[in-house]
Amino acid sequence: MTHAAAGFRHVSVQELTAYEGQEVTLKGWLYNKRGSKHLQFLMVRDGTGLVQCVVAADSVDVDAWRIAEEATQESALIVTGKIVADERQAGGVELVVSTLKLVGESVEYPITPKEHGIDFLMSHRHLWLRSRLPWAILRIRNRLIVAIHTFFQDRGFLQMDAPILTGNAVEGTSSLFELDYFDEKAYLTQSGQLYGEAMAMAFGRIYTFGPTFRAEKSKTRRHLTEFWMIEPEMAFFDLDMTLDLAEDLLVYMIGDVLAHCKEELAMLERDLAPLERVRKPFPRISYTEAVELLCSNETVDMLSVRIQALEEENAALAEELAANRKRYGQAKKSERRRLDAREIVIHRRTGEIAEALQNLPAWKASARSFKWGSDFGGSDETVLTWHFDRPIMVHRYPAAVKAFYMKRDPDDVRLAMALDVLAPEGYGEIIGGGERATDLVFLEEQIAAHQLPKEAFEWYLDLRRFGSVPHAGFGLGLERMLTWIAGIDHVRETIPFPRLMGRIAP
RNA sequence: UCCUCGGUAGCUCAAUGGUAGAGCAUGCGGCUGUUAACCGCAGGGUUGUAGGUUCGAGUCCUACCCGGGGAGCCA
Repeated sequence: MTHAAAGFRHVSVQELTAYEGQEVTLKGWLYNKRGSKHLQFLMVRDGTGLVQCVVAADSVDVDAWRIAEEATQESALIVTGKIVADERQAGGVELVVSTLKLVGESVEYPITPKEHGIDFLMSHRHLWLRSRLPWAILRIRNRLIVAIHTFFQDRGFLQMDAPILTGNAVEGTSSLFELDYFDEKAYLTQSGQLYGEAMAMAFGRIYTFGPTFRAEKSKTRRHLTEFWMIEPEMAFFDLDMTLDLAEDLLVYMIGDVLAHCKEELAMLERDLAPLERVRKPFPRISYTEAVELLCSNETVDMLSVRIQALEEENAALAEELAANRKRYGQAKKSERRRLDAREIVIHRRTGEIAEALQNLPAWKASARSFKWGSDFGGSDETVLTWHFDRPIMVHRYPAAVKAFYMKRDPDDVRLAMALDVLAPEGYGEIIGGGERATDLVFLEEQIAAHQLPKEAFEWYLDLRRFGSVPHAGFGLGLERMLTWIAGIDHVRETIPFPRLMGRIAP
């Protein structure tokens, strides 16, 4: 729906091409400005996009010209003018200004259109949200949410909200945020799954979509203390049906984003090829096969090749840097700027390489010495996915590393009917789940073996006492999924206000 | 909790133990089509904190604080 159709009194940047030749009014903020004595180019953003507004001194009144000259970054503006085609512009049009009003001034906006460090940006997250990359990422997040609801609703799933405050700790309290609930202990939820199982017995197929909290003291690019999880749960589903569903869901989500977020992905400079390769079928390998692959000579060779390539790149960059510095003395000012800019790029890349070269030998050792029966570490998952060109589905894990409610493999009782989906390009686990145990006595034994308080699980055990059926489900981490799709290197940029260990504001 | 890297101007970064600099941002001046515009000038510093070594410390040592990355744990 256009702004006009929605009853708004001004148009959005997004729909400007439809107004070519007409006079329109835009309301937004000054993103950047370039100018000369009689001409100012205002880059104006309104939340839907960016457009260049051209102000000529001789075609606006004195007040408007002064505003154009004096407006600083992020000043709020109302701009009226004619939309004209211009090939040089990203959107194909620009606005030739006839009147200009200042709504709110902006003094010394801290985020300049240059380089900033992550600490500074995170401390100014409330303003950083206005920049291009957060804009692109959070627009894709919105599209993913729409796609997820559409996918499940089209397949007859009922969306349900699981409680956020819970009384029982499902898997140990070390990873739970504890709080006082009228003199009782309560926790912020770390999964809606048990409640989802109850709802699946009532509605057949359901999914939750809500916040999840983990108090793990993790400071890595894959962790948030507050993140959003989608957890489908299906009555009368076995492991294979669940693998099919997870595969269909991922293919649908990627396809939907590719269809609707071309501009955003381009802004992120995302290589689309790995996303376009996400088609059925995904490789399905058992945990045991994954362990064999991890310990294989093939893995050692692959990592050696990677290490060597990085060392060569590092040497080449060091050489270039030395050559540039030698040239710097005689260089003209404009060339010095180029050299400065190049030095920043080299600096950043050598930092990445140093980090990788520090990690890779340890990752290689970890993979080589991996023993059947342990759970995969972050590096093991990354190394595994480097062998494939699309997401991989790993199934049938050792029961010991999975939760108490997992169904055992009837062909091998050491195994749980669990599934993990690992994203390609080293993005790691995005889905975890499996088939749930149906047998009351087995579950009671597991609760005892895990030293969990049985009273707290009586309601859950009722689901087995009254018409227990095969059922299964999984959890999809929205931020990890989005990190992969956007091709960025940290989950913190995929949620408007990330909650991380050591950072609770803004 | 452990390992590792870092903390210098508002921001991003330089600076053999020897006079703390550059780009951007800001202010002033110039330029009629700029694309992170460009050109000139100017202001801007308790080098994270506290000690120590030294004729002399941004640089070396010790402790602490803060941040990045990783391990464990996990979506």
